[in-house]
Amino acid sequence: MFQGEFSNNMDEKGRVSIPAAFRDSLNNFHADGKIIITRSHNTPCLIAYPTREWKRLQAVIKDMPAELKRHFIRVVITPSQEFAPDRQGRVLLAGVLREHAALSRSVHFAGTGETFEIWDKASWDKQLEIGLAALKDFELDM
Amino acid sequence: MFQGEFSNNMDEKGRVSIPAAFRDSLNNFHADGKIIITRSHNTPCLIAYPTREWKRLQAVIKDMPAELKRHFIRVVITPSQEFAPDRQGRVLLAGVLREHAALSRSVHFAGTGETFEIWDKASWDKQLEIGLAALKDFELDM
DNA sequence: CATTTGGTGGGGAAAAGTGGGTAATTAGTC
DNA sequence: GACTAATTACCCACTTTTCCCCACCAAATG
Repeated sequence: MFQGEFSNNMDEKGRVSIPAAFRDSLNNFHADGKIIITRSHNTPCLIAYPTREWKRLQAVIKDMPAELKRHFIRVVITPSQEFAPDRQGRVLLAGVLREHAALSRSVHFAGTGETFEIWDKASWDKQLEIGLAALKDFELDM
Repeated sequence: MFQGEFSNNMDEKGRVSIPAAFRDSLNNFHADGKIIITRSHNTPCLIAYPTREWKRLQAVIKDMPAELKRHFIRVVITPSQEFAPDRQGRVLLAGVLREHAALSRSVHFAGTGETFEIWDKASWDKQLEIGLAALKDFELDM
């Protein structure tokens, strides 16, 4: 389970620490410590999948109609990178990925349950504001 | 059941005691002692859910139409933090949450039945005044 | 008035994050 | 194919934050 928000700094070399809470989730619960990071196909952020979830995604894509499948492969499968964070818990993201999410110094990690998202802090803040505005008048009945 | 109002102070380190009355409710009545604290989506306060209620909320959100769901995930699910209060009954709230509720020193806890809210005392007072004004001319027939 | 319970402050140990240095690998060029 | 340059991986060290525990004070209880 990936839950919570964390901001870490990317250093000169392009390395960012994966929040410890997420690293723990990657190591427990039948996970193997590895993550696959790739583009979000419809959001200016990256998505990190533990191995099992990544396999699920691949299966889903595999069953898509031919053209859609091709697009997904190009956009999502191809740029994906597998990581085992180094001893300090950091990863070095490839240029393509950094650019897609427009990552600068302050990198924001957002847990979403089975996966987590990686945002540039500024983009995240903007996105969040949009969310808050959209929910402003929404009444939640429970 | 969470009822009553309590004000506690947040210390230099950002810790606040959960009122003992609420902690008791968290431990009795088939609860497991844990709370999940997150943003209120339309109010400048935080909401604390015992595990069971949190699951209910997750289920509700899961069944929402795609766009609404996405917003709720960003605003409510992602920033959520799970706590088992320490031996002194305190929790350390993440910055994101503290900011959303604009928490300063005096923190106000308000029981609302199945959950409870966490307010900055000043915001709470203001909100209460608005409530009183709105009900000023309302006659309650029973 | 004594005793318990709840809230608050602070200290110390551990963990997380960050920066930098060096070795190893890769890539590029002659 | 060998040499050089650049990139990447690995390791060490420092700083900051977080967590856990102890101790005190104040209020409530009997």
